[in-house]
Amino acid sequence: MLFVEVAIKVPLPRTFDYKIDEQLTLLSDSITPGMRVLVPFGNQKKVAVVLAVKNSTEVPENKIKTIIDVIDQSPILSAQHLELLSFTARYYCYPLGETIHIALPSALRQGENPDKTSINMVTLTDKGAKLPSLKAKTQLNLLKQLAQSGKSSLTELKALGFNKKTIDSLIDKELITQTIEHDNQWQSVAPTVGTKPVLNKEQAVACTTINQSVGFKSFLLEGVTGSGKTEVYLQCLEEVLKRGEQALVLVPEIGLTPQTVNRFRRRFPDTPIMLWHSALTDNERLQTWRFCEKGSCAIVIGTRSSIFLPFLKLGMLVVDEEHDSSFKQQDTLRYHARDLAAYRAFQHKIPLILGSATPALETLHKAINNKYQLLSLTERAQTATDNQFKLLDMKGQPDQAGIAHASLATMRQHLNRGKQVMVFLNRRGFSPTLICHECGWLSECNRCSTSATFHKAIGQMICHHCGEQHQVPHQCPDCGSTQIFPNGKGTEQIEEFLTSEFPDTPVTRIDRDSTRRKGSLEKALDEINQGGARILVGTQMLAKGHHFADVSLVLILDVDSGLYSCDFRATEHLAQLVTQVAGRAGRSGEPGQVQLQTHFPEHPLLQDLVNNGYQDFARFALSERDDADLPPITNMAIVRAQGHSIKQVVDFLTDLVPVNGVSGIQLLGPIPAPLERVAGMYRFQLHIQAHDRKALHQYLAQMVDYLSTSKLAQKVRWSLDVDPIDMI
DNA sequence: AGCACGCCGACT
DNA sequence: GTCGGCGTGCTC
Repeated sequence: MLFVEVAIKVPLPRTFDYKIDEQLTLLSDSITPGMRVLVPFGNQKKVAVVLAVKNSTEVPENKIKTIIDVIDQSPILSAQHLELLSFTARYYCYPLGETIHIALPSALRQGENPDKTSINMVTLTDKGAKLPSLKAKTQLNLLKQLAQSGKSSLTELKALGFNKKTIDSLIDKELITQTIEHDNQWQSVAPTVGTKPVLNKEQAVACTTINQSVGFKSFLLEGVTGSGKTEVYLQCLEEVLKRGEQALVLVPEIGLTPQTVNRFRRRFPDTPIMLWHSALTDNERLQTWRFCEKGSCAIVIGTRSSIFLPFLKLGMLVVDEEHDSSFKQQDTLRYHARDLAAYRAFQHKIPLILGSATPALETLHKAINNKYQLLSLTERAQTATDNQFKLLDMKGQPDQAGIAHASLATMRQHLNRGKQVMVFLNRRGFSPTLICHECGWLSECNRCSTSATFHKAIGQMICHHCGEQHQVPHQCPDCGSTQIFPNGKGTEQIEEFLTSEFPDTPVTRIDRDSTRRKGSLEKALDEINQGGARILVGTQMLAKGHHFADVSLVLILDVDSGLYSCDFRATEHLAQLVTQVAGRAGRSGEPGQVQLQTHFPEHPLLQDLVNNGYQDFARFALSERDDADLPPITNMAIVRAQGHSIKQVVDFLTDLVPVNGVSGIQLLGPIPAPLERVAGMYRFQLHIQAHDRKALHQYLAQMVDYLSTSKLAQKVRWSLDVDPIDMI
């Protein structure tokens, strides 16, 4: 009698055993791990993935059921890939069946044939390749895009802001064609290399070191903005392609810009390069998955979830902007793609490159302890001098809309010299609250313990945590007074103020509100680079990845909120943000100026950051973490719980505290979450820390096991976050 | 998570 | 008499 152990998508921390029927015995020696089978589960049928085939089972005869059908002729998950997913499930204490479900493209989850997919690709015709002059600007842009990329999928073009109408009219003019591409048209990997710049000494050292490494090795490429990290990736990738191997390049969510992709495609024109991001259709996901698996795709540039793609012969992993928080999934399976990348590199015995101008303290800590090899790029390619930082003491400073008069004067100087100025404030909306002048009422979200943000342009109050919207009140709901005013500043208000302060200077705002429409971010960035906009106002979105050659002054308005926060990582994130924002200035030859408005100019971390740069700051901040016994010096996990009553939630967490036996574990809590109430639910958390990672995982495994039997656990919604990156 | 079973309240 | 509310328990 033969049995199989399978994983099923159910939120249970265990696997299930089934019998293989006599009639399927003929097939049974062809059943191998990684294949999908159809099984009865409760009173429903489910797709399951075979983990092991075995001769015996612990499950009593009266409980065991028989497999209905074998779906695959060959495994859809290799043994190595199953091992990656099972490691992920163990590490993040998440059910294996659910983990596999999250990793697989949806077609494969549902038991569909992996080869049954097609995809809409758009290419230039010969007529279109000549780039004829067209009246319609968007149509011409689409042709230019295709000339760059060679071919693009329909969804890729839509993501770039082109609509169906544009595509259809170009098809009518016979300038482009649409083809259905089936995934059995494998291409061989044959790299041709486009023109490439000469490396500077540091880049050359980095490339040589990486290219000469054998087996598993992690590198931290710590390179200041503009020092040419991408060029190092490209030249290392070239060696990988020459060996006929594949590579995965992980980028942050907003890093997947056409410029980045085009740069890779220009360098390796005949190499199949595919993209992976959230906007792909199910078919495109399946196709990319299969191309990777068959070795038909050489390079994938992808966001977080591309870490789960299967590869035939993976030769290198790159994580660009490795400090970026979008690599950590913040719900369900809370994995960190950068950390899983390290595991995959170890599995495949290949190099991993982590690149950043502002490495996460976790990564830096490993580099300092020689777990990762540190490679530094300190020379900026285009600028001779570094940017000049200035701390502007706001104590006693007159200001308007949160901008000091001294800052306005500096802005004027730069604008008069014909330069662009960037004003950075990490808070969107007009003002974070409305306040009643008579009774002191503050606008709050009904469902969260936070304020409702005033959005003047659309006349709405919006909670930035649960998204609830309502009309702006004309009167105070408490005392009926009409004396209600905006309290605090957001980007919308800064934009309004600067527009009136500099009436002849065009102001552009970039934040999630102004770029909600597809393609509008690209449009705004274009306008900035064409020089149309002179003053740029924005949030984080301005900080990441975009190059603004003509910006000579960066003004950072609210530095202080990052200095004193309950999240111990706040200063790290502030320093990364300041450094990244600063990197946007002065890239066209002369040094830029970065002015930080603060009430605490003497703060030691600020002083260190401004005088000695991020590299120095980070090492100082690490020593502070060491003193306070915080990550990355210690290992951490958080149990979060939410429920309708405080008692239920607190009881649930209190009950976890005495889970027995593992020494070297420190527990803190239950403590109220930083936002105690969100969307009407009360939130508390329990912090678990251990110096020894093994001890932490031993404890967590026991805890999760206990939770599956706990009655209190059924009354609340709980989740476990291993290596959390924020406390919310 | 689903889904069934089960034991109490307001309906034709 | 029965339809249906969601508390409890199980899934190889």
